Amino acid sequence: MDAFYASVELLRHPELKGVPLVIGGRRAEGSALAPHFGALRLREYLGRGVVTTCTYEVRALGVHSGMGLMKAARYAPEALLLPPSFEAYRHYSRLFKEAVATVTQAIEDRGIDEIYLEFSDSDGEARVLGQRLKNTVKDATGLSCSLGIGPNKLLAKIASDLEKPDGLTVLALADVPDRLWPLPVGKINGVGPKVQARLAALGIVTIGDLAHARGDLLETTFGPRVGQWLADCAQGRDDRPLSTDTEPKSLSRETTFEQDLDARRDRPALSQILATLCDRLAADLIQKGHKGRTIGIKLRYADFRTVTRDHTLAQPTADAALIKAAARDCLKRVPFNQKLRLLGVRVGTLCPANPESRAFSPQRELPF
DNA sequence: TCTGGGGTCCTAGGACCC
DNA sequence: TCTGGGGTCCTAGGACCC
Repeated sequence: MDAFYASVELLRHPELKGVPLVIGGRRAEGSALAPHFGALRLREYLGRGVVTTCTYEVRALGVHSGMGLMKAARYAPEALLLPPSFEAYRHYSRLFKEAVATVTQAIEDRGIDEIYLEFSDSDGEARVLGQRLKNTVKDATGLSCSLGIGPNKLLAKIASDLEKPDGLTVLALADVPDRLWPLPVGKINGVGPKVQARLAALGIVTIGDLAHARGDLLETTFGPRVGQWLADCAQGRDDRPLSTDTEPKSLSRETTFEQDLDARRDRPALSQILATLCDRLAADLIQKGHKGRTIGIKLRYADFRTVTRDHTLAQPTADAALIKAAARDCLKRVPFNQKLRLLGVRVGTLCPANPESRAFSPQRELPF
C-alpha cells in the first residue's frame, strides 16, 4: 500500500489533501492547542519519536521512515505531524486484504500494508490480472497500491518498488541484466545497511557488481549460506515458497520513556510501567487465544545499547501476574549502571491457549 | 534535546542426553 | 594423562523488515 498510514489519514481527513503530512510521534497530548486532531507543525514538535511514514512530497524533501522527528523537522518544518491512529490502519488493512482474498486465497501476510500473493494458477496476462487486482483494492479501500509481478518473491518485491506510487511492474527472469543489475544491492529484501557496507568494502555496490563477483569471494566473506544466497539473488533466483502460516511466534509490548529513567531513583515509575506492559501483554495474549512459555524483557540504556534476558517456564501462561514475576526475575540479571530509555516485555514459544479449538476447527480462516 | 514499536530469522555457546 | 559425534533446548545478541 502506498504511504499507507498517511493515505489513510487523507481518507479520514480529506481537507488535508495537498498538505505535506508526517505520521509519527506519540499519541497526542496537549492536542487541544493543535489545529487538527492533535496535529502540530513538525517544527513545533519537541521530544522523542521517529517518522512512521510520510506523504511523497515530504519524502522528496529527504524525510524517510525511521528518521528522528527533530531531524525531519529540519527538512520539512512546515509539514503537519499527525499522531498514528492504529485502529484506523488496522481497519483499512483488513479491507485491503479481504479484497485481495476475493481474487486469490494464496496470500502471505507481510505486515499491516504488504502481502505476497500467488497467481500461478490463474489464467490471463500478468499485467491484466495486476490491473484488475489494483482496481479491486482501490474499490474496497479508496487507496492505491504498488504491485510487482515476477516469477518469484525476490523479483516481485523488487518490481513492486520500481514505480511507486500506484505502480504496476512486471519483471521476468530475462529482465534481470537490464533492470536488476543497475540497482543498488540494498534493493534486495534482506540486504540491510550492514551487508551493504561489507559489500561496498569489496567494491560491490550494484546488483550487477554482485552478479559478476567471484563466487568464492562472497562465500569466504559471508559464509557458504549467505554467499550462495547473494549470488542467487543477483541472478534473480529465489525458490522460497509462499508462506501462508500465520501462527505467531511471539508477542511483545515495549515503551520508550519521555525522559531517561534511573533504575533506583525512578523505581516506582519503572515498576508501574512494567506492570502496565505485562497487563497489556496478558490481555492481548488472551484476546488472541495464545499462551507462551518464554518470558523475556528488553532494556535500552541511555546510550542506546540494548540487552535482553529471558526465562522459559515449565508451563505456558497468559497470566499477567506470572508474566510479571518472570519479568522481574529477568530484570535481576541485568546491570543498571546507566539510565534507561526503554523497557519491554515479550512472551515467546507461543501455543494455542486452548488446543482443542484448533484441532477441531475445520478450514482455517483468513487471519485478517 | 538524534534514534518507535512490533515482529522474524539466524548464529553461537553451553547444558544435557544418548 | 586425553578426551567422538550426534541431537535438542535454552539464552543472548544482532540483522533486518514493515
